[in-house]
Amino acid sequence: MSASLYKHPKHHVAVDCIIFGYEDDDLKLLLSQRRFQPALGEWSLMGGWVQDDETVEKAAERVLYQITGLKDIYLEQVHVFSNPDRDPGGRVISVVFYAMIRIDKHDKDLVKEHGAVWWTFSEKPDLIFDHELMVKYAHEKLKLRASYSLIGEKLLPERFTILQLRTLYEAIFQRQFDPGNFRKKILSLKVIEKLDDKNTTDSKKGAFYYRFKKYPEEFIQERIVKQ
Amino acid sequence: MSASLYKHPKHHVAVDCIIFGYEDDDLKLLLSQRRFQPALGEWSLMGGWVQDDETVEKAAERVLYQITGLKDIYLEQVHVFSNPDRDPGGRVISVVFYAMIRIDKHDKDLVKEHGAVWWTFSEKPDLIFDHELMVKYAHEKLKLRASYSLIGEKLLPERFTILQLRTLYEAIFQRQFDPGNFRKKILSLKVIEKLDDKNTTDSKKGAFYYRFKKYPEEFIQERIVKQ
DNA sequence: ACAAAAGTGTTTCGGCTACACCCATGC
DNA sequence: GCATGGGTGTAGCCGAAACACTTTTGT
Repeated sequence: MSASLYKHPKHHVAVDCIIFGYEDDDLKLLLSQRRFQPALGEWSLMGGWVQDDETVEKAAERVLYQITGLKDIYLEQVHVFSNPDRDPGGRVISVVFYAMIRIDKHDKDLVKEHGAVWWTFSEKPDLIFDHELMVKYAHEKLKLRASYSLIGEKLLPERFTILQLRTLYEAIFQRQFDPGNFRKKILSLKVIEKLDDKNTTDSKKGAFYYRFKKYPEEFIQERIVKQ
Repeated sequence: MSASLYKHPKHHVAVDCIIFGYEDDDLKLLLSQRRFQPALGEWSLMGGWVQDDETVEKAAERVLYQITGLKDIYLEQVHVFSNPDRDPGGRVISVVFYAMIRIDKHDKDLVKEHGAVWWTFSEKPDLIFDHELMVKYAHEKLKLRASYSLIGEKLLPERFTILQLRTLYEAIFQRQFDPGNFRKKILSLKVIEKLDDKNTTDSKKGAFYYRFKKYPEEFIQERIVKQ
């Protein structure tokens, strides 16, 4: 990198990631126990430092790759947290992202190696510093995203039933959806397609599997959930 | 500030502000000509450097105070732009905000002193670096905000007609709204109240002035515009 | 008289919601 | 037979949109 023309204060810049997953009919969060001071041993979000030659997005991708072994993860900027005292270890400006992970695809050993654990969203432990607030912001952003377009492709397995999709939405919004109305709404979007075989473990009758279309007819989706 | 425990790369962090205003029935943008290299003389957003003891919000407030003489300005984070090459002068991570200003209240001399100019939104000049993209992001965020709750309190004068409010919305969304339906929708929100006197300059019949209620009955507003 | 904005009323349409109801099957 | 989830159909409600129409007043 070329030398900077600017003479101004410089800052540590970090990324912190709220990593969402979906397993056993519940929304999950990947958290880790700090391995350095301050707050050693306490639960926190996965984070990392922004290097000289990378964007904040690249830094987040790097952190996610290190912990899950996955590339091309869905990421969205949430907010910047920059209170000078937010980290007792020094002044750190943190750019927060949320990510969506296919739990069935990630590297479980790598996660274990890092002392990270998937927590059920509603049962997660208290987090250090301002990480609680970060999670709150990320959850709001996830709800907004999920209300405007159908999410699930980044969280559910390749093949899933409409019940699974609905359960995901119920976990995200922490409320019930009418089974019939949900089905009709989702199918009207024409972004998922029915497969030939059925899942028979969750119901006696058996429910058809669906998958996300590779090239949905309508790229611009409508609103899904009224908030 | 205490010494940092961390040994990691540090970065210049800047804030850039998209400053919206409203005057002469049009949405405006406050832009300035650069007074330093690189890109000296070209049009850019108002920006500043984040100092050691301030949040990015404080930095943005400081920039806005310096140029407009106003405090307590409405600010919202838009996005972080962090491409290492985005600024030819060196690696700068920029946190973008949009602001809403009451043009009738701000310090015109101060603005002139800084070589800043209010541009009509649709006629603005090309901007340096990635500032064009920043404006695009900010405009999207403004539309989102305006579609979820009634804005105008931060842009319109104390007393305004419903025509002015509608014209503001038409400038923001770059489309027409049906006068009758707009009026009914806005009044149903119960966040503005009718005053006793009329504006007679814009119409023969005269239109009642309104103002935002100090304590609206319903703090949670409904959706206004379907996007 | 006419134009132009203010303000009110009416009708239509589509989507959301609630809920009834049949289907298939394992127990 | 009965409980359970799968899947379809329908009636009611509400808000958005389109638009007709009356009021007021300066020119």
